[in-house]
Amino acid sequence: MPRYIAPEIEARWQKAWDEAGIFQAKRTGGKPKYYVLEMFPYPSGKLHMGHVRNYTMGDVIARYKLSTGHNVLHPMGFDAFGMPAENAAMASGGHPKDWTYSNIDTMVEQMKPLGLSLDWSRMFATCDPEYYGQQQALFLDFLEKGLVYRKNAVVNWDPIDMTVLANEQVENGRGWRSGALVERRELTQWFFKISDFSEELLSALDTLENWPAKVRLMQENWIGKSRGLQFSFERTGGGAPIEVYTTRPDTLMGASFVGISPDHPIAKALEAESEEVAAFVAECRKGGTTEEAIETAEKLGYDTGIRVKHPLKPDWELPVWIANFILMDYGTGAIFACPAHDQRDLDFCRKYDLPVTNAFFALEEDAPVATEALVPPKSEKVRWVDHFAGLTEATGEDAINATVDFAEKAGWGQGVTKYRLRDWGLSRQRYWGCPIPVVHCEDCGVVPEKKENLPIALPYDEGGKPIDFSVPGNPLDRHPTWRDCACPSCGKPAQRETDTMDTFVDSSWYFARFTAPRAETPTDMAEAEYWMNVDQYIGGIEHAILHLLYSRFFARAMHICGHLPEKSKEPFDALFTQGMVTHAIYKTRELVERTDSNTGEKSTVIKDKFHYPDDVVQLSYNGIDVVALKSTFEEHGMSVDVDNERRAIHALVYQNPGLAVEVVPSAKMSKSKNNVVDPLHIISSFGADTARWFVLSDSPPERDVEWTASGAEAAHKHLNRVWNLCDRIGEMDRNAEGEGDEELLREMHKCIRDVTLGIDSFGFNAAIAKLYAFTGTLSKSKASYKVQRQAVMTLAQLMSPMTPHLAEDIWNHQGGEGLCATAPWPVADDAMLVEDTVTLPIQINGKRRGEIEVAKDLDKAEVEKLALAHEAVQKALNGSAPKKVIVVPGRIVNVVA
RNA sequence: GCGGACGUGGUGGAAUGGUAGACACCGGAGACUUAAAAUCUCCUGGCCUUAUGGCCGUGCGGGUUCGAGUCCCGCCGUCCGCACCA
Repeated sequence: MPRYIAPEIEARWQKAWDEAGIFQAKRTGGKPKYYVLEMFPYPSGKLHMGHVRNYTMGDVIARYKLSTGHNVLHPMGFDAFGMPAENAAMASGGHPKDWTYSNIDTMVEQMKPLGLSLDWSRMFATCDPEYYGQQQALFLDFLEKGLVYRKNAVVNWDPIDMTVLANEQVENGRGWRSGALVERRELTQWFFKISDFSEELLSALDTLENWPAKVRLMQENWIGKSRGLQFSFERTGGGAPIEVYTTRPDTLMGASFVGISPDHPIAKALEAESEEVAAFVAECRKGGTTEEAIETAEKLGYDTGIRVKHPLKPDWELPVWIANFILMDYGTGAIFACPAHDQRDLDFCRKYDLPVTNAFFALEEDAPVATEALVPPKSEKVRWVDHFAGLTEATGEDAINATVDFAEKAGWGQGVTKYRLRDWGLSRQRYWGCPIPVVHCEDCGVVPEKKENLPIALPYDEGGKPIDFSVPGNPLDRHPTWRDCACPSCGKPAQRETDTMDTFVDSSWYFARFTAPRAETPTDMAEAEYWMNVDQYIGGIEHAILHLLYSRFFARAMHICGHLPEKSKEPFDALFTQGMVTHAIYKTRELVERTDSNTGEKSTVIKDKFHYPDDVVQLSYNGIDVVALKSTFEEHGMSVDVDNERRAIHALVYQNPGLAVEVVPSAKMSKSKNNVVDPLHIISSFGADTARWFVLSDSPPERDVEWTASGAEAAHKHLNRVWNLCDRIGEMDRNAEGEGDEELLREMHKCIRDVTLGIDSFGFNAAIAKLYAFTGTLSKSKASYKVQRQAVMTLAQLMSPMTPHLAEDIWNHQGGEGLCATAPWPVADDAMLVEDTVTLPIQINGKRRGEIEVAKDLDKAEVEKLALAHEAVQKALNGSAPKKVIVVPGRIVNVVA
């Protein structure tokens, strides 16, 4: 009997699929199309289990759709620009381009053995000039339509590396690489006008029925729509009024001061006049704009000396303060503070000794606010103190509406809607990104590059010399010749923009490019019309906001510029966010001697020591689990392979807790924790099918799955059993009569139904459970050869989306026609799903007490009669009549005694 | 602080309001074997019971229902997202 040797059969079938070209997306007539896409990877050069799970899920869908008669588009590419390539160049020399392309080669080599049904002919990387050149064309189109603009913006500036940092690159107020204190700096930057689409991006979320509710909610919160009142404070000493925005206009009678952002025009004017203000504003700008920096920052204020009049009581004067917690790019950059009903305003007022006045009280309470602001839910009724709109008792919500109406009628304010979503700053002072295709001309200003000059390619070297990435700053900026060019407008010598685009730009339209990856324009409308939208998009929840929101914006912008059809304004019809692959962490503790770098003092500290899964062994006897180090066996001259010696170590470790290994289950795989499982290792020892089967089998796809060695082995054993089963059936007597043909066929049709339903609904783990069960049924069956052969071939087909190589091999072994991968998906025969008889559980008062076997279509009255005659029911009723009998046909009988 | 999700055996998890624990891991017993590995068979939520059977059981407390893991309300816990957003 031949053995199941996965690497052998896997290579064979991959070659067969490749030669048949069955995964190349074609627009053949008469078939519906299906576009399945997994979020493309960053080419780190190392495939990990998370990739395997992500791509396997997409592959299950793609292969299933292929066999249900679709033209399938299932492409793959690389999100290849970005900092890691430059960091690698800085750390160990070399060139980002070489590093990236070599990693791409490596990753393709690592992905191919997985047997994914990808159309490799469409592959591209975002760092290909053919791709980013088209991205530059898009940028120019956007510019023409007013979807991109330049403005000054406050950014995180790393003074050592001399670059802008993304918020997530700032750690504790310091640059993540240089360790320098990050400054807030104002720079001229390019922005996409995503905020123009705030309302549309928000309201269209309702149409995304096949997106996880969680993602839609996260986007909704991110866009952050709010309704409030905008109005002005007149200054007592003249000058432009100060415009403020508030969502709680109803608290105006509790106003204490007017606050403006350090970046507000008034603050800037003062800054120019006064050194004291300049110093204060500089202090405010120190420290990052990150969450962490903000949270720990103390409230700072500066009294400008300016006074304004309360809009309702002209003799009530309020001071104007500059406050560090007010953001320039939200609302108007100025607020009125109501400390009684806002905690940060209260903190500020207590610090600077400003008045605190309640605008309202809780219904049963009249103590004025002391150290905690009174902020009841907006739906709760409160009691107002002398409210100008005539309110006595009302909810916050009603009060806000009444106040807005009042202000609008009186003419001093206006109800407005604001969004938290800000425009998307795309400029990066980096080398390894898509150059922004504009030219700075002394005479003409900022001029878009001509499309025929695209791509504006990155220079590989500096006039024959390698670019030095170890020098801080942007290599493009200091390149001797690259910047020089002719002004596209007047032809005079001019200089190129040296900023490159945020890498999120690259991934905001790649899905559209896949429909025509070699087109001379960003897209080919006929192809886009056919293949778009992405029917199923699969990726990590970490992209719930930025990538997906940016892509939704890009799709709209591309539609406006004629690069995508109307229907693609929402480019992803269905989204699935898959969980991570985790692995237990094994750790012990050890004492480590440490020398303080400042004082030179020595001390002993306890440190975690992490062990590789291969270095530990789980021992479990009589329900007591113990994890021991293999080295413990060696130290005692014992062997892991001998049962008695395993027991001995089990007892030893149990009695000496110091020898025990602590297990932290379900932790994210991480190099530093020594708990990474390398897919390549699994594939070479067990085969890709085992890895694919396992990552789908144990947990629902949206949840994390924990990789366990025993689980992986079990998956492999199962595939082995299926292989042996196929072999056994192949050796059966062709004419043998059997028993239970009909039962086996019924089970087979049930399995077809359940697995199909499972795949359709992303219930891969449940589908696999059904396949396990059916394999068990088949292996015990004594049915005829003909029926067993049909059953095993159907089993192969049902498994083929998950374990395509094994399925193909079984198909071939049983003499199946053509390739299993392209054979039509089996269809469950309804007639075979209907059971003649059915077992009905009988409940008495909702508790199961027995069961009866009845004909499937027996009418209710008959079923009731049979149920009442049941022994347990008779006993429970004890002669009296039942209060009620519920018969759910085909389901259950419940007798209320 | 705001918003959301989740909570089922030793473990991962099944279950259109209708027999809770499918399927798998771990564990136990047995077969085969000189022995081990591999493979195969059976058992495996808890308690009581020889068996039959009975009682309890889906984080906790209430509610709706003939019937609740599932729906509603209130707690507790875990995880995630957002956050000086006026």
